[in-house]
Amino acid sequence: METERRLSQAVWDVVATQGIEGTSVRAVAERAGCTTGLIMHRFGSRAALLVHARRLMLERTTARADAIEAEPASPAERLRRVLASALPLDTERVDEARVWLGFAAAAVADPALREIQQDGNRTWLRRLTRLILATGEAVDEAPAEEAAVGLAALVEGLGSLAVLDPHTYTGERLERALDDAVQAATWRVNGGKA
Amino acid sequence: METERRLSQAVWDVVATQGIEGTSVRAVAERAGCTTGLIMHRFGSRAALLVHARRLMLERTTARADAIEAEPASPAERLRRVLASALPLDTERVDEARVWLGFAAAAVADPALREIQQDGNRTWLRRLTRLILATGEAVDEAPAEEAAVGLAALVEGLGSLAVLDPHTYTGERLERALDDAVQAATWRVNGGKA
DNA sequence: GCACCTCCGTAACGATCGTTACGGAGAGGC
DNA sequence: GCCTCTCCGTAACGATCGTTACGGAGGTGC
Repeated sequence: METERRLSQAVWDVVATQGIEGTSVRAVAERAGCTTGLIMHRFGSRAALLVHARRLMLERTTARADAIEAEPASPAERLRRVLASALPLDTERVDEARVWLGFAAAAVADPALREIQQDGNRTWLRRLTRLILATGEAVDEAPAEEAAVGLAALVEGLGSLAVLDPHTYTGERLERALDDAVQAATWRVNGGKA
Repeated sequence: METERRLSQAVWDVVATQGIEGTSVRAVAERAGCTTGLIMHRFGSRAALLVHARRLMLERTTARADAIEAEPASPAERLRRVLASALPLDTERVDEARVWLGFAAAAVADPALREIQQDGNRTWLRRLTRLILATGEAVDEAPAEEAAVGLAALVEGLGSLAVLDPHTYTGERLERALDDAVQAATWRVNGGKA
């Protein structure tokens, strides 16, 4: 169980720098300080290795969101912090966003990865919907779901763009864009507009 | 010049279905109905082939935005339509979004592709900023630029998410999310909020 | 102490990759 | 009619890929 974590960490490192294309079993083994024998023995195939690394990454981001959601804060601030936790605001999360983008692209051609992506994203949408509803007295779910779609897409896009052009998409700009969108979404959901 | 376009079209087709990983020179040749000899003769390397296909895709989306921007419409409607032109609302643009995502991920590890991506996106941001400013009397560029960042990220994220989970991210939801964001952005830039 | 079983490094297999070398087909000049 | 040059199909090279086979190391049961 510890070995699988180490191997997945190695997968993330390689994907972050070489992309999914360059993530060969040998490259991962070298990064992890072992041989392809261990990897094939534990996972059976490269595809299974990638799937496991993807799952673990999803668990990691989910745990982070859980922890932040448990912190004491106003509902609006909680929503903002959870969304900000998915933004590449430090070097660790920049690497994470790189890996995230690599796996997203790989999911286009790989059904197993796509299913993990879909599951994770739908859970993410439900979380956002719940947090949005908590910011006011609105009980109608539909507008909150629509707002969640917009916020999820915004965070997704900000992450990709920041990874590809960090000079243009600075940390302050990411936070500013997020704050504006959160404010607009909560205002709209809570009766700001029919 | 015509041959290069045909080969680039073949690249898009293969990337859309197999991802960048599966886009081998042989696969592109087979799709285009030629051999690797032609591709290597014209481009010299796989990397150059991908770069050319990426450039052509950028030109295509740019031309589409230009055409829509030239149509008669209110400034707000023009902004909305240009943004909507980047959304995967028909099967052709779904494939395009798949390719877009593939190239974005490849740009993480390929400096040449990253530079194209950055150039294209900065031009896109300038276009959005200009369109936003045209929706009102505001002359201060900074708020418009910030709004452009948010809208660009939203469209980028919607495209990725719709490609990976078209059942959840339906066309109506994409348009609804876009409309809400455009409305919020124009309202904010034009004095809706200090 | 012997058999057994798990774990993993080593080595190699076949497939596929990007790339190169070569040769033929066809057009144009003279 | 011949030379030349461009264009591109053919074939093969070396590298690298995912995967498999095998064997040794080390613990466990008896």
